[in-house]
Amino acid sequence: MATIYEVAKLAGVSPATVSRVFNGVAVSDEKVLAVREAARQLKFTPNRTARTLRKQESEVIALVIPDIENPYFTELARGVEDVAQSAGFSVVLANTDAQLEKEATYLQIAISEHMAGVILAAASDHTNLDDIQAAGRPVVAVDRGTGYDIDGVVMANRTAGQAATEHLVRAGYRRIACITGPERIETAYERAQGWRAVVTREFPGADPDELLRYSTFRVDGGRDVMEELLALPEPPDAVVAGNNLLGVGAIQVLTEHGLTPPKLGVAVVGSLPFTTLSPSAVTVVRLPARHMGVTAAKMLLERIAGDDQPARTVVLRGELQPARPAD
Amino acid sequence: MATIYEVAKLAGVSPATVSRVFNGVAVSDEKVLAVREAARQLKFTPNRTARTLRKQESEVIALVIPDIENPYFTELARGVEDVAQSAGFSVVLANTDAQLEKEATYLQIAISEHMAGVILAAASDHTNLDDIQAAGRPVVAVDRGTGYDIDGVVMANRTAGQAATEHLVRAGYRRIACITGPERIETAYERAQGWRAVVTREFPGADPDELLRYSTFRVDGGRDVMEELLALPEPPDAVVAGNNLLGVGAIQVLTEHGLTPPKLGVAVVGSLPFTTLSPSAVTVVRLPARHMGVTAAKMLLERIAGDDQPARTVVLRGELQPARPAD
DNA sequence: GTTGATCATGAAATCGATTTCGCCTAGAGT
DNA sequence: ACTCTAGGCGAAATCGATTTCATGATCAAC
Repeated sequence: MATIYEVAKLAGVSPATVSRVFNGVAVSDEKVLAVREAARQLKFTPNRTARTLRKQESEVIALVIPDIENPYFTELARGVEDVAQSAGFSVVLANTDAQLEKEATYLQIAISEHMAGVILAAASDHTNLDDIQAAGRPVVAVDRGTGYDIDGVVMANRTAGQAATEHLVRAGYRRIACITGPERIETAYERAQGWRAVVTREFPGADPDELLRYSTFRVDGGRDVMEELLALPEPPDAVVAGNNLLGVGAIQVLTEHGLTPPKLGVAVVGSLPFTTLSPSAVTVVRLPARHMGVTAAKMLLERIAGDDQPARTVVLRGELQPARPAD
Repeated sequence: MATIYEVAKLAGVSPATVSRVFNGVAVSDEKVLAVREAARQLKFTPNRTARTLRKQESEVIALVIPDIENPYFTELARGVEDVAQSAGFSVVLANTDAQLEKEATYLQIAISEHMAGVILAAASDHTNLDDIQAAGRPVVAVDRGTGYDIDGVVMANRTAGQAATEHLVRAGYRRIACITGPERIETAYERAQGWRAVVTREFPGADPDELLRYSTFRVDGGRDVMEELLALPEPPDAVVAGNNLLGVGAIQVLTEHGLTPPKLGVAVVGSLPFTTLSPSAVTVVRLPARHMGVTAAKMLLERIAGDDQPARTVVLRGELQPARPAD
């Protein structure tokens, strides 16, 4: 690749002038022309590494997520990418597999590559952001909090859990179970709390915890606990799934048992990805993942631009998409 | 962040020695100890930007894909990431939306960020790799060819199309349609060719093209053409879907028309992501996307390490997972 | 005891851009 | 006509690591 020096020589100016041309600093028209022509001839593209080293800041933002195979997070990624792209930033997608160690590695890389900022869906609430904060890099939390006082975008998880559960109650189900992610993950816990609030109110006598299962936020997790619930002496007649993949797993098991919804009622917090079920069968509280990504990216870009107002948290509400009563 | 100079001063050695300690070059034990201790105290992490500038090569590889929301590509990404990660590389995921322009942008970035190499699922067969080849960066093609003589990993697309179609024939279907992606995309075309070979052989009289539809490789594309096919005066009794998302779209439409498989036979080239259908309903030719990613990443790492044997192409075969006959 | 080889080490050059500093020139102000 | 200002421009410093080159020390071999 051509360097700024070669362009300078060909155009008969100093390297400084070439830099100025490409950075919109005042340069006489004739030199601008000469430089542009020389750059064109040599196919010059500025070396981003050198630029980053000198400016101490790159046009790359990191998006750190726990599960790249979950469509919820890829939808989020789309939102982030669209905003970033149109602001001239590129996005590095880092997949942590919900492992703190991998997460820490990627955060270190974000620092040592001088990335402009980080959007983080934390692997757990023990994520350590001291270093990246010390480095002065802005971080925006998505989907889950971090325990730090930073910008964030989260879903109204408890409300979503409530809405899903209430809809099942209205549809006439009486014994409503809940399967959700690991208890230590805020989103999992909050959605379960939403469910609990409704069932304890509606069915005061019963012990709700009998029908509550914490698992992983994955398809096989949903399968396992759904099997467990069906094996109960007195199985549930409906279930609230704490995220999209749990919902898929649960429905798979139900289908295998001949209990296709709405025979056994199912409500999912999050969308059913690529579902081939009739939309009337399953209630869904759609979470605006893409919108979350867009919002987070905009907040991050503001911080990168130097905004230093107090930390904000944006809460997005899910949207109930009820199963139509079977006809 | 602390720099190598500060560490050097604290440890009482030269910066060169600090660098050597971190790069495994011979240094006396006592200095190694002093440097490590100083680095620990100062929380020193080498600045990757400076390192990249000097070494003219970074430990980042780019994975350029046309659709990040397609689970096929995220599965591929997982494979790439696993291999890269364990070799100390990080992966930048770039989503092109199948647009040549975005693709070109990302390839330029790969060059100007000195990325070590690129794994590319090309947006089309017009992708221009001249610049990146001139820059000496290795490129491995995945899923689709590029028209350049470079390493590649592809699926046995025609074979997969055949296998899917043959299975429908064996199951007794007689009027087998095919829906696939854009004709100019190699994978779409080849899978359709596989279908065509079988139907012209098995049903010699009929005009196969009547039942062939090119569309996009997306869910809505599958929906549209499936509707078209059902609206024919003499609709098909089975359909081969050219990729996973087309399959989802087709099945959605069939479900809405009360034609849930296997009432109308469906065979999909690629897996049905997050399906809740009974596995007996739909035949799938599973494509080893993750394995493709692993293979491509290994090939790329070999090239990065300096391997310059002639270009290789690895062809991976899909695996037929037949629908069990309904019982 | 001398020679030569080996090895640890530091000084300084290097990667390619940005940016500070100061010079020079042209035009405005009096 | 003379001073002052401002803007264009180049020389050189800078970002932080790696790497070449030169030096000095150590040690084995003869």
